Amino acid sequence: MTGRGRPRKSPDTKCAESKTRPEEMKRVSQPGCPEKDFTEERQNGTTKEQKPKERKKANHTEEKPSVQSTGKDKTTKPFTEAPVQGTKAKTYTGRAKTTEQPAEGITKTQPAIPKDTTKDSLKTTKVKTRGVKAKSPVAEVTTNTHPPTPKETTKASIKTKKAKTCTDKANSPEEFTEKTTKRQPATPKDTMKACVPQDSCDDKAAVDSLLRTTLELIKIKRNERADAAEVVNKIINQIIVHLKKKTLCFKEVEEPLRTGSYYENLKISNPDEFDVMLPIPVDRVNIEPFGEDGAFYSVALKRGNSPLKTFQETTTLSASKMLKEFRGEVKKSVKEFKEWEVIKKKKGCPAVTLTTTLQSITISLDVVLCLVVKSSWPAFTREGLKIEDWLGRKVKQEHKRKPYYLVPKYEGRGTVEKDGVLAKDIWRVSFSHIEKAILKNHGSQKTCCEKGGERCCRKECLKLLKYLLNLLKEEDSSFDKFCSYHAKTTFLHACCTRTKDTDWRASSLSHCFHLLLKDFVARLKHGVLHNFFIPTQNLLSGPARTRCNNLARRITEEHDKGFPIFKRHQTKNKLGN
DNA sequence: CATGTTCGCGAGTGC
DNA sequence: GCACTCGCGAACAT
Repeated sequence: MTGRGRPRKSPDTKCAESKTRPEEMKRVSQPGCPEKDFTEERQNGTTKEQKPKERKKANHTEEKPSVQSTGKDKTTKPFTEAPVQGTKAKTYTGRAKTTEQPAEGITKTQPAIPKDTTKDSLKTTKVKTRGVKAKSPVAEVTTNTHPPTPKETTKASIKTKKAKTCTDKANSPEEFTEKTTKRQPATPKDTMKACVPQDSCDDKAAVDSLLRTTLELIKIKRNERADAAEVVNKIINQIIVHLKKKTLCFKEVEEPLRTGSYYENLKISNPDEFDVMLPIPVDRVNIEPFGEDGAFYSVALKRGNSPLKTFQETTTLSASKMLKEFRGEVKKSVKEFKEWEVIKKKKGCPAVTLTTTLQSITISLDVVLCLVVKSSWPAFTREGLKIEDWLGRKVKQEHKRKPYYLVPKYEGRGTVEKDGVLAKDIWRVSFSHIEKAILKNHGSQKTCCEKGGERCCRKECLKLLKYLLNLLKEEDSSFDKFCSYHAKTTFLHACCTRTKDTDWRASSLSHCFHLLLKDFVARLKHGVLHNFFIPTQNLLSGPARTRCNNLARRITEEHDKGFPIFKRHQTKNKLGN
């Protein structure tokens, strides 16, 4: 049977992924920090298509046949059903979604946000019957709103509900929650100052309540998830079928690795970002570090006749050429799917981003070309992934036996040359599959969060941190260099510091979140956040120190005042829709 | 808090 | 080697 459980069993081979990482991470090194690491892995999905089962719609749902006219601004392409992918494509009888969806205002804009999750599976669509969605129109209206993304500046105005901001936090001794201060060895030392909301005794309860209602707010709605998964899986399937049947260079593509927050169950607010890595196997490669942080490499194919030889220039495999060809094939494969638009290429970005609009929400799908390397990880990873104390030595070994991935990504100007190699032709290592595996199996005890085990609040803490970061980014564009990968990396290090499941009791949410924020703030103040897998790479070498300090200050402020930003957005959400 | 749904995903099976 | 089915867990929903 499936064993879900202890996964810690065999390594899976698939996996690969490439998500985009933080935007630019630069290098710096300082191995000093204590960090922990974790890895994740992803697996591939099977492609299968499902047959149309019909999704029934619930009560009155009217079906709308394919078209959804709701177009929204963005791409408006109606979703006509495009031809399904060849084979089995299911025909998918229409899913009638409930149409309505007023446009609610918020279309999520999320320009700068780094992507995170997004992945989807290609299975094709089974038609899902998502009966649910149809709920009564009325209800729908309200529910649909996508709350979360607040776009605008929220700043002030909003009526905060009673906000009890205690202004004087004055005395809060250290953290309120202090009780358990767990050990945090390596943790950065600086802490937020007063930690925690202040004083009033009830504050703690109030904060706890606020955090929980916030979590409710940012959770992905089941029907939205179903709708998004359906369109995303369909297009991914289409792309893979095309690559396998119509191309030479990419026909060996393996199962897609669905990575990123959506597939890690960490996506917040809307199911609008999917990351899928398409792994191309390479037999043997020689990799040479490009730069000093150990994250980027030039890649050379060894003997053999791989179809990828076409992209090999003198001695190295040209990432830019290969990506260009890949992009062209992706474009061809989605040509018939008028509802999807291929976004213009962004410099140094390894993804071909496709977007579509579903019920006024823009869904973006990052399709990332990657090479799967089934040999030992680069030497720069030696000091990384320090999960022994958290997940165990054995788990670590299993992860390190899995392949690693290389994605066509560079930083800065593509024309910079080092040792005869242009920056645009280098590759960055990716361990998204390990990140995913770790997040899915994040307990020190095998039973953490499982049926017989105790629930922890690790994921909740990370979701809150991501949400807080998103909100702060929305109100201050100078924070656009910070992304969810910074939050995730900080979280992984935190897990390696506070290793026990009892350090993350579900009932201690506010305290655990407090400690996580403290960690994040300390790293921002130091300007050092090591890549979890490659400690020599500093993910904060990009953003200027001032910005790091400003963000640290804003976070501390929110924390000390009891997260007024969360309150504002809750209120807004309530009225808004 | 228990029960029900659906997606994601691994594993098993048949061809 | 596939393509497909089956069953379970996570997370949402009632």
